[in-house]
Amino acid sequence: MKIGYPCINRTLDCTCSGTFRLDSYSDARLIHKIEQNLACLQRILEFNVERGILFFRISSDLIPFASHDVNQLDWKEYFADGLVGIGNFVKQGDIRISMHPDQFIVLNSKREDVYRRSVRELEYHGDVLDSMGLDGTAKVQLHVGGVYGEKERSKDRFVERYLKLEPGIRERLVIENDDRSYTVRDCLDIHGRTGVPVLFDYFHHTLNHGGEELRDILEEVTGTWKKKDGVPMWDYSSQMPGERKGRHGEHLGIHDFREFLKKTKGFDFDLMLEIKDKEKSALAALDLLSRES
DNA sequence: AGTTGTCAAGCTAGT
DNA sequence: ACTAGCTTGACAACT
Repeated sequence: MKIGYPCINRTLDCTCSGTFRLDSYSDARLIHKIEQNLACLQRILEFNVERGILFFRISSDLIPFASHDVNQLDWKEYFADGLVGIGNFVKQGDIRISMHPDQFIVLNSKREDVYRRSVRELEYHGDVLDSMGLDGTAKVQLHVGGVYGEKERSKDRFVERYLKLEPGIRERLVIENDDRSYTVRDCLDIHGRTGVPVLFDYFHHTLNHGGEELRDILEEVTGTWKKKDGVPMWDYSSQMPGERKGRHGEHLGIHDFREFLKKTKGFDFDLMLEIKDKEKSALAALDLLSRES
């Protein structure tokens, strides 16, 4: 099992998701920002490897305005060496990588313009991982999207559009259950019609599920990942105590985490900790695992 | 140096 | 009707 955290390292004094305002766009500014982001990504990965953190989610802002019309720079070509360099470091260090397009990417949107932009943005995510030379185990995780008051039709629209994606991105895409709309069961249904692997989000599942037995549904989820997809990825987060339901916690709750490990014993997965304090929780989780095994 | 309004983009549910 | 929340606040103009 690999443990990871998303996008940001709070210990280091750099970010790999730096961006700027559209109003102040220039190619020079873009190039400068990408240089900073790539340099920081390298530092974060080194920090992680030194401490045994072998799973990391790369921010969608690595290349600012990547799929926006304003950006006409051939960044894949311009930064080819830097991207390959990071990819080599990832492979050497046996690091697992994921990306998670943000909430504006809605493949099943009823709006054609949103659908079109979403495809472009998905292709961008695939391009980053391709440019690093990573294999199909590096995944792009996405929620199913909007419901629009008619879930079955909205699922159908997801399936149709998924099947029309370029093979390159289709091989990286995985779908994730969310906290209010699409359950793991919905995702498994879509898997049955497309073959897309299902990324299990434990926290979302506790908030939004159909009452099925956890271990039964985990067996099904595990079966959606083929050898070429790698070990199943799962997301885990803690509830912010006292805050509204679904709000993410500041720290890893050790008691709850131990319970989670007990309930899921025997399953093989790589775990992304979606917790505000990032690498600190990842280190706490690794520490717990090493002491209990 | 610190504060604050705003940022490319969608959708849902709670108030 | 408005807004918080989402995988991650942070940029940039102001005082």
